[in-house]
Amino acid sequence: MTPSRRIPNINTTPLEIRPEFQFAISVDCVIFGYDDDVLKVLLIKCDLPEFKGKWSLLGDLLLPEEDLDAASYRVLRERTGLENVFLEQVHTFGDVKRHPSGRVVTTVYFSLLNVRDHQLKQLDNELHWHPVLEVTDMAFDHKKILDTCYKTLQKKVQEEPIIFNLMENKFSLRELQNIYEAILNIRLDRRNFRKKLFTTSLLTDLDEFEKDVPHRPGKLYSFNHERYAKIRRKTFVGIDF
Amino acid sequence: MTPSRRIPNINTTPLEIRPEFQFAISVDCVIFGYDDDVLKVLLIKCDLPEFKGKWSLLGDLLLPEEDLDAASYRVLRERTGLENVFLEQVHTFGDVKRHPSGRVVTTVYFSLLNVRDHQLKQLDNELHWHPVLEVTDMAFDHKKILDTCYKTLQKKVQEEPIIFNLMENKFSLRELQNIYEAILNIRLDRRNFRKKLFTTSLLTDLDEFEKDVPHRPGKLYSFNHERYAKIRRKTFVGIDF
DNA sequence: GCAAAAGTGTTCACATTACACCCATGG
DNA sequence: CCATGGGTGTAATGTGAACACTTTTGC
Repeated sequence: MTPSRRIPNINTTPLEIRPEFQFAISVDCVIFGYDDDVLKVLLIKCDLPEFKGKWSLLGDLLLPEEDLDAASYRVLRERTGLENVFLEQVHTFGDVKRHPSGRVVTTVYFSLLNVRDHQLKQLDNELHWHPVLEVTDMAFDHKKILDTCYKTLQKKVQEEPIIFNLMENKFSLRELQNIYEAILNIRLDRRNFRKKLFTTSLLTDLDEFEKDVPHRPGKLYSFNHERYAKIRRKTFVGIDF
Repeated sequence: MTPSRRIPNINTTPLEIRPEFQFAISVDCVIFGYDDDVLKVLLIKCDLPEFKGKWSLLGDLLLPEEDLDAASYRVLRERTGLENVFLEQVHTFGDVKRHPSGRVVTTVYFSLLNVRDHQLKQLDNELHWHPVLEVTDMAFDHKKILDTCYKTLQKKVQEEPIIFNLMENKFSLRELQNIYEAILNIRLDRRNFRKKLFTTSLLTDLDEFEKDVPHRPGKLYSFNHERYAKIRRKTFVGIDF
């Protein structure tokens, strides 16, 4: 019921920003990987007395002269040693009491990486890959954050070819299908899956085959990024709810 | 290349949050309305010397004891007098230099409301509805923010029945189609549109008709929220990119 | 009776689903 | 030769797109 006349405002009026209106900001990274036929998430042990022994996401405080996106890349780099990895903002969590040390608003990013690339750098005992479906309680509001990011991932793998970030450059269709099934937590028909993927014309047939498998080796493919850049839909139209 | 061993961290170690690691946080609301056959956005004149006379979003600083979502509801309430309006977080913008008064990280929400409900409260001369497609330059990074929210809106109206937030309770199919066309900025086939909407079985036929139109009056419908709550898809599956 | 929009069905192309058998390899 | 997954095609069904004429009202 406040009348809207002339409310002083950060967007309309030069305003001195006083200390009591300042907050800590963190970024948290939900880092997904695929290993052992299971979708996993990279977590770290929490030492805060309130959450002793629980697992938490990888995050850090935003630095004074650092863009928000840059902070998330920094966390990812510091923890995995990897650069040029898929990383995208998901949501910001800003409840007053979400962090016991004080008010911390956190912007959450999710990342997809190939576990094989990362293994070399995984020196820290406190860092572990956890099957996403088996993670139960976590420190802070991190379970809620993980759930949000998992849903975002499930939605997004169906809309954009981001799943290839989880895989080796060369893969068989079975591997690709396995990852979809692990992420979506459903079973897909093998023939229809292959047909569908081929009609995208985004797979390059490498004329190579799997090795050392105890059955008929599957053909290997790679994802054709150049072609996707060309043919990707600009705007999709179709009301559907 | 930083090794990942034992980096002190907001999530793992109790950490005193020092003032130099604190920032102003704002919320900005991108408030969409539909009027005069055009999708509009509610903007306010900016008085900062750097952006004299430019238009900006409605926003304010986060308060110390206020949840982030609550802040966005407060801004919406203060500016429109409306409660219980569709409001959803979109993205957080945190570049170092995005605000000339200092470091301000902003979390952006988008809102859909019925312009008719709002008109009674619109007392402030500095507040105006602008056709979304005609907004060019804005203060701060607000044009980028508006573009992001507009794209989110375009995507989301196709996935969820949020468009009804922009409309009167009773509407004709022509009005509904007009709003879709205005938002998506395309033309839709009238027969196919009607067919599609009827097959959702989410429209209640009110057995009433438009009045005072200079042509054959159309039937009026309302959106069946209860039914949608029941039949809404939990998980959609269909790889498509 | 004219202007303006409401209301209505069919056809075609394409996408999705369900479903079963033979093949190539390692052991 | 056996176990394991690789590779393949078709029929039925459902969905999206294109398209034109009659009806009802206000003026």
